[in-house]
Amino acid sequence: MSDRNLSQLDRALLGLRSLVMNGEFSGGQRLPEVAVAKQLGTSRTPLRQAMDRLVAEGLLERIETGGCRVATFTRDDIADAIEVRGVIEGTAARMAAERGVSAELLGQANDALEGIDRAIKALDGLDFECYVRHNAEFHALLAKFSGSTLVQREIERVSMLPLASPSAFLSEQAAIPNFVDSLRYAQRQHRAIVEAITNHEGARAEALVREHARLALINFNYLTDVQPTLVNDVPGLALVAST
Amino acid sequence: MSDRNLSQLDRALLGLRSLVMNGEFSGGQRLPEVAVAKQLGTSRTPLRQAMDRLVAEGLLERIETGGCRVATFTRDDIADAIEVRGVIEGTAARMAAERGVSAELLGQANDALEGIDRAIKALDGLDFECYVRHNAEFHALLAKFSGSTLVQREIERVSMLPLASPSAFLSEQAAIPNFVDSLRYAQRQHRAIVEAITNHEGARAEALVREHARLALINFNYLTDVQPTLVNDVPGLALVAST
DNA sequence: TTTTATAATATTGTATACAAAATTAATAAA
DNA sequence: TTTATTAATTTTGTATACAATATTATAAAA
Repeated sequence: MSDRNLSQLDRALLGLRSLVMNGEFSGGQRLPEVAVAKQLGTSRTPLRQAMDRLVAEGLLERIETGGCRVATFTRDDIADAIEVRGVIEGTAARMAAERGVSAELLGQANDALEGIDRAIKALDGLDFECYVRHNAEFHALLAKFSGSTLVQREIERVSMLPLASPSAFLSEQAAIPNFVDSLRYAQRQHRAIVEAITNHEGARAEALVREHARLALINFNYLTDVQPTLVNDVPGLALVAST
Repeated sequence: MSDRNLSQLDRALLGLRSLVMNGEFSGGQRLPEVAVAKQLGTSRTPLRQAMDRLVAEGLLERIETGGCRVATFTRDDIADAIEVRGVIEGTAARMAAERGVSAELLGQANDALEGIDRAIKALDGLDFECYVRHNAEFHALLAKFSGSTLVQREIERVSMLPLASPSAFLSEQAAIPNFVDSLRYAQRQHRAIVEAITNHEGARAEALVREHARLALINFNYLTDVQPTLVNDVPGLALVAST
């Protein structure tokens, strides 16, 4: 890890986000600035900035009397975050269909999809790292397709919420049943989305993306209902109230 | 105005946002922290926090080499912001229809709508202040109807973007033709939205809210095309690139 | 023992000092 | 004159000091 070339703010931001996501702090209690700053090896000023950002991200919440605490999420919160991500990604797809997408961008999306194909059809089962990389690439391109920097920003924002991102449940540890089947299904959806966009079928593109996002919901429900032991293997899962 | 009881951060935030929204800074140039801090009568620390927040809001943007500048918006940016607001508000309406809304909340919404009726039917033409207040109230309730704090937060967020809020173009100065007609149309939409939600008609509620948001777009286009002299009467309009 | 009041401690909000970096101005070379 | 180089100046990023506030601990009263 190249901690060099990073500003103190970036170091604090990455460090604190990682600590929080991995459940290092018992939920609900205040984060004392001096202690956390020392833990992260920086001073209060950049840590404070980092906290402000994490509050904006929704990972921390302000305490009325001062300071921050770790936010906790109900299962409904996670479901809502996934749904909202689907809605905004869906809007990106609809906009892309309505406004048109350059052949070059479409080509890049197809490249990403071919990468996913290769990952799934890898001889030794499944090339996990390759899948995750190309999947993230595809979703980033989908945001770009909208032609709107605002939409792109909003997708990035909502994808930072715990467990809302398209890759949240793609963890090597998370042994989800019929996982490869699920990835194949997702890939068919990817292709249908691109087809709809190409054909200027806005409503279809939007509906497909919303449905696609629900795959995350399925994985989330499986992890919490059936495999609650994986809390420490999926970042963010520790923040979800167990009740 | 009670500047007492406000933290330095709040003072800086409100002051800077107001300055930027009213076009006090020529677009694109850097905001020097010391100068602005002096102008706002505070120190660099809270101003810096305020700047970070305005960057998160999208009103300022970071400069790669350090510091911030005022963001500028194209007409397409504004149109996109309005559309995204409609999309998320539409999601709130759909969720409300799907999940159900308590009779108490629905009652509050009807109260707000009756307030709007009174404002429109006021004897001396139109009670502007009354309309704006109840309209904001209705839209806040719509967000609440979703039953999702995340959705509520996202609506608040996107409504802070310049000219994206439901009240952005409700300025007494902005003499839009057939204005009262437009408000009557909007009010019929309000009622239809509540009806759809009550009947659990999710798709209809969502579509209606999206269409309702387009009224803002119409007003925006009128203001920029026909009445460009009003730049100084509508907050945020100064940030839109004139080309 | 429980509750209330008071003191001690810890924590935040804010201002400011200082160094690193970037911008601007000035100077020299082409 | 224009371009490149260096010096001067500004501006930011970061650490830290200090006061105001909130929290915890302690002691006194019910």
